[in-house]
Amino acid sequence: MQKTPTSLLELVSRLENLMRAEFRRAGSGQGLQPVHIQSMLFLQQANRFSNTPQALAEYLGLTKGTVSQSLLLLDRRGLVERYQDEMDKRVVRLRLSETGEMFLREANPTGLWNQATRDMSANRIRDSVSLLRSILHTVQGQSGKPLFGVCAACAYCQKKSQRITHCTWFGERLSIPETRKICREQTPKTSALAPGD
Amino acid sequence: MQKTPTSLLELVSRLENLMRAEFRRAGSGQGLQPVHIQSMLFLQQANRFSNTPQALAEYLGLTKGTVSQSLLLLDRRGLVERYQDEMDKRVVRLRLSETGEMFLREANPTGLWNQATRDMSANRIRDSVSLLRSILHTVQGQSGKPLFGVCAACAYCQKKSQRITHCTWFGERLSIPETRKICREQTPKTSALAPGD
DNA sequence: ACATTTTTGTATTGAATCAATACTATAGAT
DNA sequence: ATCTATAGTATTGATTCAATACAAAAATGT
Repeated sequence: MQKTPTSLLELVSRLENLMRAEFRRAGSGQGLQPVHIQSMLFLQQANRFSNTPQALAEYLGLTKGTVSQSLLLLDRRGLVERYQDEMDKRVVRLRLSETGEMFLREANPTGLWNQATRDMSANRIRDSVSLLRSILHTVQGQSGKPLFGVCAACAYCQKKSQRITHCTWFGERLSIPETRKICREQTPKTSALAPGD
Repeated sequence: MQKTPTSLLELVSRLENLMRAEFRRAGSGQGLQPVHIQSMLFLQQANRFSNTPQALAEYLGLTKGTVSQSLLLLDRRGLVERYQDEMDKRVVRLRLSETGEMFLREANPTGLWNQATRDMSANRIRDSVSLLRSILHTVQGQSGKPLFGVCAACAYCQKKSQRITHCTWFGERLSIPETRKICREQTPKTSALAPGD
């Protein structure tokens, strides 16, 4: 029974192992570990509600203490900047520095993946994204973990007009580019769970 | 450009992080790390040409020395058995012990995943498997890494009759269950790369 | 047949991740 | 005001992991 779902996990797992090895290679010049590359890639994508140590820890599935150490290293190397939040002074905000951005461009840890997916049909990719997103939603829900996903696919992301979008969860306006970023509080639209995407 | 492929990587990465956390939970009772769970899951799936430390190292993307340490621990715990190959006495063969099988059944590290995929359409899963398999093939090819995949999808897997299958790479007969296992030398059939699977 | 090289795996050492625990500081609640 | 919850850091110790060196068997070459 259920041979296919297992082999899907197999593939996800194996692909991640390969990418992990690729991240190791990409970071070896700078003495960076795979987890550092993953952290930087997350910060590149995280929206302004999700660029904190806590969110990163939840995203990586690690404890906040562990992540704090990684961030210390990335900070010392000048790859990531940390600054205090104005409203809530317990909160630390994170962002990639110019150096960090440049490092990602040059080391290009996702280059191999991009190359491999370049020639795939956009439709097939969209279908797989839709399926994996559903699985992700279920797994996250069952494990009681926060969700993470792009704003554009979130139920709280309300398009008021052509150019104006609001997040009704945080009650703030979003710019167009922001709706493509990753949020820790994402709640998938019901349509995203249906076969038709 | 290419926002969708990246978000596919995003999903694969995030799913693996979640499963990694799940593996950590599953192994915590026995003091096992995620990598041990991953190793045992591989050994459960690996065919008789691929149940060696070297193959496991390639599969995990780690060095053979590192994997040797993990196997030492799994051996001491009685979860994995190591024995010498008869033909090539350099080679160590690996298999899950009864205890190992039982541990996987009880800790059930993939239970969360199976639950999440239970209600997904078989067609959508098959399509995603097909796509990820293509991506895997390309990534593996470009990084010069060995391939890994199930025999049934391998170009060297020749069905002679209803019940008789031969691997023309190793030149040996395969049993029906064996064709569902994972081989380090898998070479995808060209049809596996086409949209229709 | 014999030396050389390659392949497979192990042992050892040191660096780095990671969790656990304890701690500080701010926010929120009663 | 006090008490509790939340966000983050510091410290400690166990464990992974790579690098290097090593041993044994097989493959190769002359």
